[in-house]
Amino acid sequence: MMVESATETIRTTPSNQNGVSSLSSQSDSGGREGGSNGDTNGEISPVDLLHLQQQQALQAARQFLLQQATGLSSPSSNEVKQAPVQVPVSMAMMTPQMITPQQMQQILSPPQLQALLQQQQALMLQQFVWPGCKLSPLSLSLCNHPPPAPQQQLGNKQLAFQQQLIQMQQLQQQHLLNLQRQGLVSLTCQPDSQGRASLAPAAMCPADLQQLWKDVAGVPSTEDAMKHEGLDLSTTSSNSTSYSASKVSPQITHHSLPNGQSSIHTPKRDSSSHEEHTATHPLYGHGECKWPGCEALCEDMGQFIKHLNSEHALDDRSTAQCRVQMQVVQQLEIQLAKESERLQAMMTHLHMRPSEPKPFSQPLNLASNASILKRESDAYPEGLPHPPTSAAAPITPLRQGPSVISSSGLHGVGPIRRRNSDKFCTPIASELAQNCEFYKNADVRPPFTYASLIRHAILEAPDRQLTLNEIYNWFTRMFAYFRRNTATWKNAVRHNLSLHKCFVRVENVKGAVWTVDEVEYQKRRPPKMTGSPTLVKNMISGLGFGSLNASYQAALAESSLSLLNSPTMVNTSTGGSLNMMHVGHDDVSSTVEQVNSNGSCSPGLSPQQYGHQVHVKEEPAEMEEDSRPVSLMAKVSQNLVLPGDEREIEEDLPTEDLE
DNA sequence: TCTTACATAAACATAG
DNA sequence: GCTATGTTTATGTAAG
Repeated sequence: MMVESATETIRTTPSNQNGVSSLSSQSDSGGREGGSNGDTNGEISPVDLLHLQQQQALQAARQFLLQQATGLSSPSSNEVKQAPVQVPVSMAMMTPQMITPQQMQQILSPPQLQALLQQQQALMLQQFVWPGCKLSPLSLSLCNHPPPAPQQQLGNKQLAFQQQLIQMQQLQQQHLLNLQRQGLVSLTCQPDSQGRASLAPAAMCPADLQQLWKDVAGVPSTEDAMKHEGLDLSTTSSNSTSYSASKVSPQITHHSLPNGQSSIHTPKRDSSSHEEHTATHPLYGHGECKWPGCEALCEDMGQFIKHLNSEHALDDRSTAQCRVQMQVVQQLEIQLAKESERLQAMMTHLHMRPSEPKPFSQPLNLASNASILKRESDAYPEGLPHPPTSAAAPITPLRQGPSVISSSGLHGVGPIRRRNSDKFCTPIASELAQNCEFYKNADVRPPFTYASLIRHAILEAPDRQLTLNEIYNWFTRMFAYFRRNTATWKNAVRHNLSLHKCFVRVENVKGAVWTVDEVEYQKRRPPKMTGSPTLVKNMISGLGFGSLNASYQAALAESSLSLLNSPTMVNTSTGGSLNMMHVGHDDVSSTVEQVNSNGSCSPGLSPQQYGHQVHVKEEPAEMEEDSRPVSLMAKVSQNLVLPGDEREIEEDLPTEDLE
């Protein structure tokens, strides 16, 4: 993947960020002030939303133009203001529409992701306003939006929200660009009187972007006459997402220049030799140059390369274009973040409960994007200072969210007493997979229990068994945190191994090894649906929302896992219906492949299969599974559908008929 | 308030 | 005797 190879980073100027925040808040307030029909009945028509968003965009544009009038910033001045927060170029140049939260997490390291999202979160805190409602955030809760009673209604609303968001963004962008065209200037930030900088408040639609590029680049109009050979720009721009993806994102990474210089590029593309350019080029497609605002026709790649090197060499114009493009992309990201947060707030208000237990789940589109941000904000409650994100300070991965350890224990000064229960904890496999390097290098305690970590270590082993020393090594290898205080955590490991029945000691030829009895592990923490009326209630109310609250559904699924593993629960029919359900247990990904052919959910060999001496332990506070309520969860599970998670579900769910 | 899960500490036993 | 390993108990904390 191209973006993965991009290691360069751009620095986001603090003024830039502040400017965005400043302007965003201004634009929002201004937009809402202009809005006249905030719907207090809860029925917000798309027309109203669009209208208000347009006004908001207009207000923001006015602000922008006003600030532009105070003085234009040169590219150099923009470069001077460089901040320590670094975001990979590939990240910055990607439009939000083309990157999913998962991809974001894969591209960015947890600290980078955290820094990025903190920026967005800071912005969104100022944008926490219901679209079309001009009430202040404080009065948001008083706003009489419809109750969440009919679930189908809510589901439709959520869909409508997303559609409205897209429409609003497009309309807003068009309006803004129309204004910007009048005094066509670069989108670089402009410091205001308080030293903050202000940016163009909204992103632009592709068509407007194209026009802007032409203006900035000074592309002669004759070139316009040359194009459109079966490629109508208007039709191209009608698809904003694909257009953005193809035209906006990649160009910054390629500055293959005849003089051998490169501005910002991936090493892969850092070549002036044309031979390295294959038939595909991110800036070349459909026989024309995809450089923003260019669209020059090139018959073949060679001609295109020639054109690229001649017309888009490293000069002030190209540099300015890149810079503008950065700003454009940044604005798109900010805009998406704002709207996502707004959507999240709306869903929250509609009792979709994003503040419920927040296990990790596969994020889903807008809602999921917001949910990540939400988790981030939950980790640092309002009013509390966020932990430092500098490299020197321990950083918690983003997705830790509520499962992150208490701040008091971050430095290991004091014992970390508590972390979230496993059943609501981030799936350890995915967490570790994505934040592996983070935990290896950062002195941060993983938000998992010893038991889960031990289990993960064992299951990760090729033969699903580890000696105690190997478990030790795994801990120290995987987590920088466990490279100190060895006496403490090693004792804890031993304690857990002995205490929990799910860990089975097996006398092997090479000595004693520890294995995992997966059934016992699942039995360890049976769901307490009967004892959690809130969860049950929310579960019921959450039905039918599809991907609306992925975190919540993952929590549900997580809670159901033990039920599913219960002999009284699982049968063929239910297992089949549950194949569509995401199971977000803190599981190892390898567990998925470990479902035995005979249907056992035990990862790897069951202890009995080793044929050696097995020490059976008595689990403390042993819980019997025969009293678990199943009817409710059975119904719930049949209604839970999380797209894209079937594979994991299959892996995690026992297919064995355990009756 | 009670229960449960978890982390931590520590004592003790056993084997190499 | 030392160390690693394994077991058990006690205690405190957090959350439901």
